[in-house]
Amino acid sequence: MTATPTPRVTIRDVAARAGVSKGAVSLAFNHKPGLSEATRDRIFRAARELGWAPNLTARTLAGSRVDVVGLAVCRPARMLGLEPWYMEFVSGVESVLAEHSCSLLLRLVRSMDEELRVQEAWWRGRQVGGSILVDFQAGDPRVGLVEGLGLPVVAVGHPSLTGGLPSVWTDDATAVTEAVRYLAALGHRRIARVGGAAALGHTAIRTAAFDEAAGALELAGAWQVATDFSGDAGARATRSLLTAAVPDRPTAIVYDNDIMAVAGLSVAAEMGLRVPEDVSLLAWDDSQLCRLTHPTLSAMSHDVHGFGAEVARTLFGVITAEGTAGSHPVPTPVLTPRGSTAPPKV
Amino acid sequence: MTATPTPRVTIRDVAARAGVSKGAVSLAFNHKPGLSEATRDRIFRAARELGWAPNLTARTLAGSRVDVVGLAVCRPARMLGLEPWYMEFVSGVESVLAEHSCSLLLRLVRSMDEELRVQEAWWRGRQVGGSILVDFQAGDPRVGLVEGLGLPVVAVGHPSLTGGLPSVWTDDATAVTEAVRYLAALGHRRIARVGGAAALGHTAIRTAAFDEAAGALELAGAWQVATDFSGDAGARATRSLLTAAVPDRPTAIVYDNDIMAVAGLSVAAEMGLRVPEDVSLLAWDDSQLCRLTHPTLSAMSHDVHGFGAEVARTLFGVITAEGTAGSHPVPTPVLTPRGSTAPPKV
DNA sequence: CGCACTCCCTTAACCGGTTCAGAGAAGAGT
DNA sequence: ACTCTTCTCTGAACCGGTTAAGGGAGTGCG
Repeated sequence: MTATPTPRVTIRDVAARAGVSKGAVSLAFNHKPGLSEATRDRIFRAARELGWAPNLTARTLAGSRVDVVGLAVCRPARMLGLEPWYMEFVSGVESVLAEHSCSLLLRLVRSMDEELRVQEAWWRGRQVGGSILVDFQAGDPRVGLVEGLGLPVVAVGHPSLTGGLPSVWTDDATAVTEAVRYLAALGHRRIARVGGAAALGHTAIRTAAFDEAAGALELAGAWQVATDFSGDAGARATRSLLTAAVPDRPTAIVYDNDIMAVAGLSVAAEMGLRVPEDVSLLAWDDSQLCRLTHPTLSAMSHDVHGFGAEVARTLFGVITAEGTAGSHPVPTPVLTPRGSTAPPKV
Repeated sequence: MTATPTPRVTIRDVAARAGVSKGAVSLAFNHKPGLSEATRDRIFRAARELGWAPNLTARTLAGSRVDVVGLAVCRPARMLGLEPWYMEFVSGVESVLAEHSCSLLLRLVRSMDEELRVQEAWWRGRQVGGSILVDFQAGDPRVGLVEGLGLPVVAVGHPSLTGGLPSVWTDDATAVTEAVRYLAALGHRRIARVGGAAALGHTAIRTAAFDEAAGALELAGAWQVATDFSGDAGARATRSLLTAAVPDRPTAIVYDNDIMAVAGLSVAAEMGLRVPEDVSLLAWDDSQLCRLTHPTLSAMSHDVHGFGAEVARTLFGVITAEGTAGSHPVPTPVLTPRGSTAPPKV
């Protein structure tokens, strides 16, 4: 197995073999008019025989489309590994990108500032043809940057956060309301919510919706606590909620992701409380994890993979149609009852 | 906030403003000799004032280094989301890439064939400067491809699988042996292992090591079952292991990842078996998940993030030093006892 | 004074494509 | 027979950098 020194075959070789000019090969490979069928065939045959494919770098430099989509993620590494959401989202994005033989440029950043720098460098350097923006905050500085740059993006987040950018979102407010109503319908009057990072826009939306729903239902008790999405934080929050004496203790807890719900389940067990008899637990996202616990976790369930795919499709729309932005929601998470929710026994 | 039409500033503009030629700017930005300090300063000042940074695409085309590293992952999407290993590995890789302002090109592929095509296209199209190869199988076809192409890579896997490619690996055989010895030392004589995908090389290594360790210790019973790494598969495997009548039922089970161990824990609960009294469970990888269950999961623990970082560092070594390949292992996973392992009561 | 040697910097070719003005050839219309 | 189109295809400029070869100024030395 000797290492061949990589015989780079270029458009020039293909042109020579097909007996045409470089330009003709380019036209053929971009499916542009102006070539006879016969010539087209000869060119493709020559390319196939030589095993040639257009060099994306050169193609990009020459000013045509860029076949790369950027995604900068700003969360601590430790947390990411545990968040099934991201990988599933990425796989959904990928599934659509692959159809367009497009790749995903992934970058983990440590701060909003770094993300701003990365996005700008990517775009000005023609490293990406567009970007997916996630984890919006109120007054997000990316909105201004992106508009100034003219960078095609699709924002993942509610329009109230993404300020005019084309966006795709899940209706978290409605979902939270449904979650609270469901628990109330089971008979719960003291409900708590273990939320995600307070700085994140969608957390704020859920928080507001929870308050409103609790008010509308005139619940006897409604607590909310912000965390960083990590299992540890979820465990701490649960512990502090459940140590209260009975009249002040919630009988149901809604979590902002699966990991924290799993952690909550374990805290309940550790404290000798039965789930769902003593306390009901409701997870969010509904990854496979929810079916691996005992009892299984009821969850607000949605198709994260499909969500990623939809975001990617929308981005292609933005990139090609230039401005025919199609902001739209994806289906609202639906309640999937399992073993961790039941009427309160207390 | 009107959208500026993106004022692309090029090396030519910088050169003009600094009163030098394009070449001079290039020399300065690549820290090459042949320029006076004064000129260098002027150039950098001009670049800063214009907000210019070299265009990576052009730089790549011109034949210099490529600041992108490729990673193609071949596992079903659903599973990926749940495997904390990947995201943590990626974040480790990223942490090193970022230091070199290098990006990660990620691609989920559906088959080995597709991966071969992707890697070849990436390399020939100068899309990547090198690649990270994971999930090796016996007789892996990537070895031949990569050697033929001359693509700089670092393989994640034991040298027996990665055929001469520079590689970084964890000593799974030793770790499995330690796991079995630990359980045996606790008094377990009937031990099972719920392994990962049989096609994967490292699974085979662990399987062989388990057999050997079991033989050496003359265990009364040693079972192994292959799965696809998913929680569901882990649950099924556990269920079938634990339904056996007592003399044929294992008193300890080792899992190939965390997810399956979590699933196993839940199956034990569902079957009315106490952990660790009736059956001990040992997880693998030791993500945060292991501390979120009740009881907490004992695990073979290693630093996946650090592993990723080391792989990235090695890849840079391969790319720059051209052939000074440094195949080496990373620290062997160590046993971290928690609440799911104890002497058998049966 | 002339020559060799440095040191800085410029020039121009090149990387591998895309794009567009325009050249030839073939067919249509008159 | 001649002009006008239409259809194919070519040639050359260009994208934004890198790099090797070379030119001019300044210095050391015989």
